[in-house]
Amino acid sequence: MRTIKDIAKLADVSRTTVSRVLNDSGYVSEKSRKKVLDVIEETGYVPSQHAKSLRTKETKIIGVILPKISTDTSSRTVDGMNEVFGEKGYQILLTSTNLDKAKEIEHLRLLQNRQVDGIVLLATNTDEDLIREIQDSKVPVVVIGQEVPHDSGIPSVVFDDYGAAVKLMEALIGSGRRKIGYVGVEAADQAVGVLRKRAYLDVMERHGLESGAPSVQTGDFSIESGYEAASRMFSDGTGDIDAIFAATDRMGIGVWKYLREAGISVPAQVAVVGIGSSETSRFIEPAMTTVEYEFEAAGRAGAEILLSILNGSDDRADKKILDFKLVSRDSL
Amino acid sequence: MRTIKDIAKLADVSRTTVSRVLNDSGYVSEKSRKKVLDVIEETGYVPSQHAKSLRTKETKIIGVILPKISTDTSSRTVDGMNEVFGEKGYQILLTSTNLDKAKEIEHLRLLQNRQVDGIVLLATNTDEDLIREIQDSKVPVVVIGQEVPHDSGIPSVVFDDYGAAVKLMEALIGSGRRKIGYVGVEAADQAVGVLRKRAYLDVMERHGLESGAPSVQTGDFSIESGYEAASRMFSDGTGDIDAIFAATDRMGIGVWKYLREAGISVPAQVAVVGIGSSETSRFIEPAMTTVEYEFEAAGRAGAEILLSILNGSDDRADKKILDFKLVSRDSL
DNA sequence: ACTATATGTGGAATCGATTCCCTATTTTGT
DNA sequence: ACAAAATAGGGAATCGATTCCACATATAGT
Repeated sequence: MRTIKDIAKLADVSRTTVSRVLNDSGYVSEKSRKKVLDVIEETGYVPSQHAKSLRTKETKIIGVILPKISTDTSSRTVDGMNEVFGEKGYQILLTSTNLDKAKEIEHLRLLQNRQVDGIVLLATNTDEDLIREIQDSKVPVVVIGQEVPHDSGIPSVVFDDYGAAVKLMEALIGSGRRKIGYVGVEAADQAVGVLRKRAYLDVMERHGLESGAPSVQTGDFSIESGYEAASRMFSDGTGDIDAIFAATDRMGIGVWKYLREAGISVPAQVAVVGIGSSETSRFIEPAMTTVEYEFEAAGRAGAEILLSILNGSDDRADKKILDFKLVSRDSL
Repeated sequence: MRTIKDIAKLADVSRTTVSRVLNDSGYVSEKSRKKVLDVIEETGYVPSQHAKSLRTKETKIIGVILPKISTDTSSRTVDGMNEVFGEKGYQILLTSTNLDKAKEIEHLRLLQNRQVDGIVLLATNTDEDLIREIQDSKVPVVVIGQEVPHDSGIPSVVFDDYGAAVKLMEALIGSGRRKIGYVGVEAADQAVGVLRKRAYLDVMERHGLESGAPSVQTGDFSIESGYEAASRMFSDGTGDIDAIFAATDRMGIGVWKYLREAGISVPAQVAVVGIGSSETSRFIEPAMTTVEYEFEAAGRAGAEILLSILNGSDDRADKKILDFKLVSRDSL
């Protein structure tokens, strides 16, 4: 490994001058600059990030905390972030909590010890502990995917979950559906568990429709849980339902599968809609009506907010709400 | 930020002693050790990784190079690696080439400058330049997904692409298919582009079957390209084909879509098979026969090889071949 | 021609750890 | 009781950069 010292010697200047060339700072004559650049070119020298970070306290590394890497949501969001960060010379240090809530806090600490410049958290909850940990963080944190309390001062990027769910519900009702079931997730997840369900309940109420117990079920994001939820809805034999709104596409696919197997025709007897615009939702038959979230955009937005904080632009505590798009297909 | 100096002062010992406690090295009396540990506990002190890395040349960071993050293959493989690395206190620094071949080399260099302890490369090709760059690497590199030359000394993890494709072909022929078309990818990709195709050609030849030009098409991994490829096969009006073997599930789905739209019945008139066992392949109708690769296992295997190299176990140049599983469904 | 000011360069301290080497104190063996 | 070995701990160099400060030289202003 070559060091700045070697380069200085080869170019016959001092380490200071080499550093100046490297960082475009201070005064350097054209002659010296050229000599140094030539030597660097020749030797393929690259400065040590560690030595640099030790002095400057900058690592050019962003920590990213995901619930699980191999999901559409996570990986597409990371793709988006990577685009923005990569351009600015930042790299991504990845950690996954594997859906273990406690680990979110643990990883938040771990990353700070790594002295990352900033952290992006794809959150699955907004527990008080977590919020407090974020506020105590020495490095800036941006939350993606969950609504954080207004007064927390934590910048975030969210999708308009409530709006999307309302739109979907209105579409359902607009097509004449009245007995609409709902498959959601637990309430710890503010975005998916609370907001989407509230939209469902609100719209039902606004239209004077009943949303009784058997028609409101809870799953765990998996296809299987959607299947189970649907089977529970119909198990008491009533089957008094003409549409099912699944909080996520995957659960929606589970629902669809159940209906198929139960010989219930979609959408003639029961309509199915989801949220997420997954690839599979496009190819099942009938193709599922859903809402498209552009996760890449969320990643980009989160990255941009973080960068703007790092650059000291002080329009603090941004909250960016991303748009959605209704994708009308044949399941409704 | 507290430093080792502060801790030394507070515990009333020298920096040396604190470092000894931290690293469990040299002689330290119980008394001193306890004092130091107490102070560390009290202050919540954490040593700077940069200073440490600067001296020790160890970062506990593994660089991972992916063609694209948001694909099933990549994200599941990373999930697997993360499992193993996480356990040993390593973290993952992620980079994506966005399918730009030239960037594989660039990122290989970039990661070395970051002084990562090792690199895992999800390769899409085995060009000479790339192989050379890997061999020149100062840090150990493990390649996943592509066969590297035997004498290159580069450890790798691959799936039995040839075997899987043969098995699929035999199944096709076993069910009475004779006029089998093939949708592959370009030959730069050894695993997908060459091996799977060779298996196709070999099996065809072994059975004395003809594999003429219009029935062998090339796509680019996308669903659309599968669709196009199928349409080309049938465009000359002959349609003299009773099965299509797609080198990947996604292209297979494109093929399936074309057949559907063209009113060709699957599998009665034409069978379709793919490789990859994607989620969508399970839910289309008829569900697609495919081969399941356990990408998580590949990630774990790659991580383990890399760790064993880092730990100096010198059973060098491992090559691990992972098994596959035929998933028989209704498209055949 | 003679100060000001701008430009160019290097010496040396610094960042926060690890580690070699030396000295001092205990413990052990005989 | 005394030499040898084990234990304990500190001083200072080191890793590879950045950056403050001092000094030298060139250019401009009057």
